[in-house]
Amino acid sequence: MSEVAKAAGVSVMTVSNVVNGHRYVSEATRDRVLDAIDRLGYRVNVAARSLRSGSTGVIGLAVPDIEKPYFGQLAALIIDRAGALGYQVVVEQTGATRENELGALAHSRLRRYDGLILSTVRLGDEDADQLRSDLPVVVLGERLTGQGSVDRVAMANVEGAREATHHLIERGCRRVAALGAEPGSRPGAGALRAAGYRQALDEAGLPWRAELQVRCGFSMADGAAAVRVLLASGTPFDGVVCFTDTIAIGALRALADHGLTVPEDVLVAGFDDVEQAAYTVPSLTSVAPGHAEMVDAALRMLTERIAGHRDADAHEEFTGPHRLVVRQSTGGP
Amino acid sequence: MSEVAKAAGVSVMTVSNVVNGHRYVSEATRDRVLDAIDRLGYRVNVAARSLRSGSTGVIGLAVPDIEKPYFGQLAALIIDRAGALGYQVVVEQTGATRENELGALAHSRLRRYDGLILSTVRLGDEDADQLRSDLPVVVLGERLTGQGSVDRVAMANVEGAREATHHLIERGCRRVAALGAEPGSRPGAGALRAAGYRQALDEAGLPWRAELQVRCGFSMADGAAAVRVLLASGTPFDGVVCFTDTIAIGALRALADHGLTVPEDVLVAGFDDVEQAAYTVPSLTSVAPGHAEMVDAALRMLTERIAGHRDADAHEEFTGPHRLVVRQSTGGP
DNA sequence: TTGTATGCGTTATCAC
DNA sequence: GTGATAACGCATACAA
Repeated sequence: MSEVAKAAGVSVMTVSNVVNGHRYVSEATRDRVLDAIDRLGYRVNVAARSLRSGSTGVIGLAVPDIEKPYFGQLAALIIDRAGALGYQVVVEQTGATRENELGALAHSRLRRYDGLILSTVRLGDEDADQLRSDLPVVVLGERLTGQGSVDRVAMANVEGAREATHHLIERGCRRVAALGAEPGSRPGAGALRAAGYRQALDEAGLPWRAELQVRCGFSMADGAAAVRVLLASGTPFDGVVCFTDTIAIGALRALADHGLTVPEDVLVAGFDDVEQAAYTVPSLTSVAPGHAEMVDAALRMLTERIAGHRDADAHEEFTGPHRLVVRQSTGGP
Repeated sequence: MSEVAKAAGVSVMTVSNVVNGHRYVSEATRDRVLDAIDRLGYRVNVAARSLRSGSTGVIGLAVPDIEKPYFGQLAALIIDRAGALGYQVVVEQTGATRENELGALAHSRLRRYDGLILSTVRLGDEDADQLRSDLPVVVLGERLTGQGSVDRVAMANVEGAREATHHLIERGCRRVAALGAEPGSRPGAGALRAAGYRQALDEAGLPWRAELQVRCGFSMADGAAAVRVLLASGTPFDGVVCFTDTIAIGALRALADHGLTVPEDVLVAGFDDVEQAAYTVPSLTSVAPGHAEMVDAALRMLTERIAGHRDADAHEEFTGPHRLVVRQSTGGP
């Protein structure tokens, strides 16, 4: 920078002002400075700028696994929107372990990030105070605590699952299986969606049956395995509500392996409406959780907090606008 | 840091030495320092450290679109492996535009990154000198220039497509369509895979037919559209080689829509072996390009260059070990 | 409109 | 083993 200043015959401060578009700088000097910058190939040193300004222009995004379509889609959106706001995004993968989710918070305290978007699946009430860090955090996911102690963006898990299940029942299913409720754990997405499933059964006057609710992880392999378990158990079923689309994709695979046709023999619905859902064979009915709106809300909350425009004790909650997208797997077009 | 020093009754230098595990520090003082760090909740300021040390601990990853399964998988691997090496990863999405690919290089000159992994699809020979920046860069993708002017990690595009096509022919196909060759553009993955396709036809003594080669983008929608074009044209075909798995997934969708059964009526093969390929209905035969090996090679090259262990003028090229994975879509298990 | 002085938090160097 | 000092490159505050 000082070299540029020398070359342009001005002080470093003027160079800084030109670079940042600050202050009143005469047209002539600005041109001279810009020319010198160009000639010398000068680039600002972001480390120095960060040190001085106290902010990094980087936000962290912690997700379980960016390879999963749902999180990939989310990350793509966040990176784009954040970029438009002048932020770069560092992606951390937590592998859905509590340890790594806390680790993301710890890293953030390294002041590497101006803020953190944490897609949490394992953090519970006992970790809530960890979130009350000095650093702006927005949690993407389920309710951690009864009271809002953190800005949070969620989706309509209960309602979405309820509608999907209701839809299957409406289409004639009487024995609807549910795939994905996590083993006895804290109330994560799986448990909430399971609650919605049960609500729909209740409303329709159908009995809830333990043998129709299969606990499994959220991967395609898990979904396929769950269906195999179900089939092996001999429990009859005519519909399957999957708590994620990846589970559903695995389920479709396993059903096909066993010679069952969707939707003729069994109806299938998923959750998340990943891009893929429109391209499975048959295409997959799914609950669209309002990704874009969620991302926008999360970034708005985060940037407002970074800018200090928010009360430290007032926390906001946003729930995405969900919508059931009916496709072939439940007899749609 | 100075507060920690004061609290521990030592100098800041000693704190620094403790934090970095440097030098000889007596057991007693280290304990005292660590205790103070803990009590005061001190965290190093990475901005200051970067300013002082000249490195950021961050590498950039520029991909067309992280939402695409292939790149998502790649990113997940890179983030993991880079993390193990002590690097964080900033993901940039270029949207497969030349402008943004060059933009990633420009950003990197902001010295935000210690190095950059650039998954390039649009950069051509005329941009080669841009790559010869002061910053360590590894290109993931096709050959840019005749000579190696940059470290590069590629996959066996020609050979992989040749094997996939050969496999279809071996299974009895006589009219194999190819989906994905990009419109007349520079030699990217599409063109190379198209070359492999043609090689296999030649070797089998089958004629290459223009009407069987459909140019299209790499998305699921593109694949579906391409099949519709093919069917609408009335050109008979008994096999389809898709230049990416996403194209193949779209193709499966469109074939099903038209009442064609895979593999009974048509055989289908893809390229990339994304996780998804094992879960389509029918499951998808695909060319596995050796992702893990490619990622390891790229990170090795990059870290070596960052460490200065590489000759500025000697550039390395690595090609992943490919392998055809046969699944149901070509009559496999 | 432009320049000067100062300090952000760290670490390398060298002296003790 | 430990500490004092300088410097990394930039931007704020204020002076000119």
